[in-house]
Amino acid sequence: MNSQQTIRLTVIDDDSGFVTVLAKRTEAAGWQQRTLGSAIPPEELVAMKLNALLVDPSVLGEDAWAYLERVCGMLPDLGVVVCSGRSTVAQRVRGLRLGVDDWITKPCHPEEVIARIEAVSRRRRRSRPQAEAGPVRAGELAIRSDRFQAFVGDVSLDLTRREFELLQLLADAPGQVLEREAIYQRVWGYAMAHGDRSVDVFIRKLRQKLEKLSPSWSYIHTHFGVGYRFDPEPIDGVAIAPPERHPDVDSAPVQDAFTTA
Amino acid sequence: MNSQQTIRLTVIDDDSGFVTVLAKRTEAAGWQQRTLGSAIPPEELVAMKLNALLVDPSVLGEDAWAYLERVCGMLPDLGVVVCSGRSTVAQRVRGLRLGVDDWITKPCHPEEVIARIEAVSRRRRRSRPQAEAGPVRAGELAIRSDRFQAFVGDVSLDLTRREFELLQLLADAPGQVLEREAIYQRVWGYAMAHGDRSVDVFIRKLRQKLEKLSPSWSYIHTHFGVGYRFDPEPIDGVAIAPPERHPDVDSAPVQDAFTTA
DNA sequence: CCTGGTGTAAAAATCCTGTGAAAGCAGGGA
DNA sequence: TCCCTGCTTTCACAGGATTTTTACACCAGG
Repeated sequence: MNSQQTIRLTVIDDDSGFVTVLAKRTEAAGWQQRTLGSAIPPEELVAMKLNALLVDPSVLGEDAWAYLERVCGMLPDLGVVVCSGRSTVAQRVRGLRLGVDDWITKPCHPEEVIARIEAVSRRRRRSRPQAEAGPVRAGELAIRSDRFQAFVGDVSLDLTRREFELLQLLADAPGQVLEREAIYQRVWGYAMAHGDRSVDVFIRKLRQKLEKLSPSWSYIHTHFGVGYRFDPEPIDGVAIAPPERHPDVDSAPVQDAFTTA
Repeated sequence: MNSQQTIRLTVIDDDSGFVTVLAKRTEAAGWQQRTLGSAIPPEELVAMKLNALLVDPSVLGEDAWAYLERVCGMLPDLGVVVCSGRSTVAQRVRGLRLGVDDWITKPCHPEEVIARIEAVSRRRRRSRPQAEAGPVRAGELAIRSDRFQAFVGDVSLDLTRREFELLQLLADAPGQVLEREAIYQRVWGYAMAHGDRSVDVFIRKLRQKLEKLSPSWSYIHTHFGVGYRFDPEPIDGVAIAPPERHPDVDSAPVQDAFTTA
């Protein structure tokens, strides 16, 4: 598995130049980022399932300390980095003692901000190797990363490690077409050699196992010349016409329904 | 609750003024501190069972980067803080990417250094004065951390220290698949070398002892290419299936872990 | 009608785990 | 101090499981 899992970051800052530059970098790094111009209730932060929060206390107003303490208290797994304007040692110490993980002073280089957020997330993740999120659901599937396995009901698909990682990758971007090269890169960890069919082979194995336990759903769709797309959809025709006729080669309409969708 | 479990810190720096002031503060805080004027082999650091390391790269000589990388790689749980003289953004970024948790530039206030080391070491706040509400039970097993031993009925499994720690780790996360690297990291305290089979060997010993005293139960399950999962289940095939039939732990999250609101 | 992309199956190569045993270490007692 | 004992680490190998490669049929699109 990749060492740098994609990071979910929220930035609370109103310094537009700073956040713009930052957004560019985080996007390039493949992070999921969201920028807010003002504080939002800690409860909403909880719902966002973040890895990291970057915040300039100046936009928090009078209650900055209370806010930080609240957030750090409610989200012990969240990496909190403060990026302030001028600050005193006493302020920084107070912040760090409150639960803030790192405190940077502007002006600062975006690259260093990124690196510090990374460092903080790395440490957070290490201290909580356990799976935090519940099972990911898709169609009749339940993907449980804490078991390296997917289930239909409570029956395991019996996926091998690669199969599971592939499924997880696809299911993490539902509806999105992923190119073979990108898939290979992220699951295998290095660049795909020209002519390598591994992805296809594993897609087939996945489809096989998926169909065996969840025959009335279609999960993985092929995009000719591009790659694959994960999108659970019930196979229409099963629900409507249970008495299955002999499925001749002429079953084009059914197929057409989703290949063009 | 800010008072933290006493921190074991080692300082590698030859700036006598700095380390003296620092030592005074850490002592006042009740930390166990040791100061070194020059680098020591990473292996010795392993044996010291530290929480945190503060290091000035200038005393590391030419191999500073390699040294830092080595230390961070071997001790992923160690909080590493660099306190350097003048430094560039590029250097700091490089260090942070290598695995360093924080990078401070001198001159700096000792109080801030302390606060940052604290922040970096802040981790498992697993205050467990609760005594775990008695022995942990699993299948026919009773795991008593007060005795460093597991029992079937009142017969001891005669586990050695490592065996017990391994069993306890597994049993603390029932139903969850733990990767070898994670297991090694948590039981042995440092990173697993590539190709190390210690975990497998100890799993075998555990299985042997478990089977000898509780032959009709299966406790440790292998996940090929991943690691092991602790999940006590009666072996069906035994004459009359024991009434116990739902060892499903997954519907409810692990209780003791981290759901501390 | 061609050409390249994809589905499928099976062989070949690789990797992973269980296992037994030897070698290395540390601590206690003579 | 030396030896004994029990624990831990390392090694080597066999049997399986998994992954990769190869081959061929088939389909989409120009």
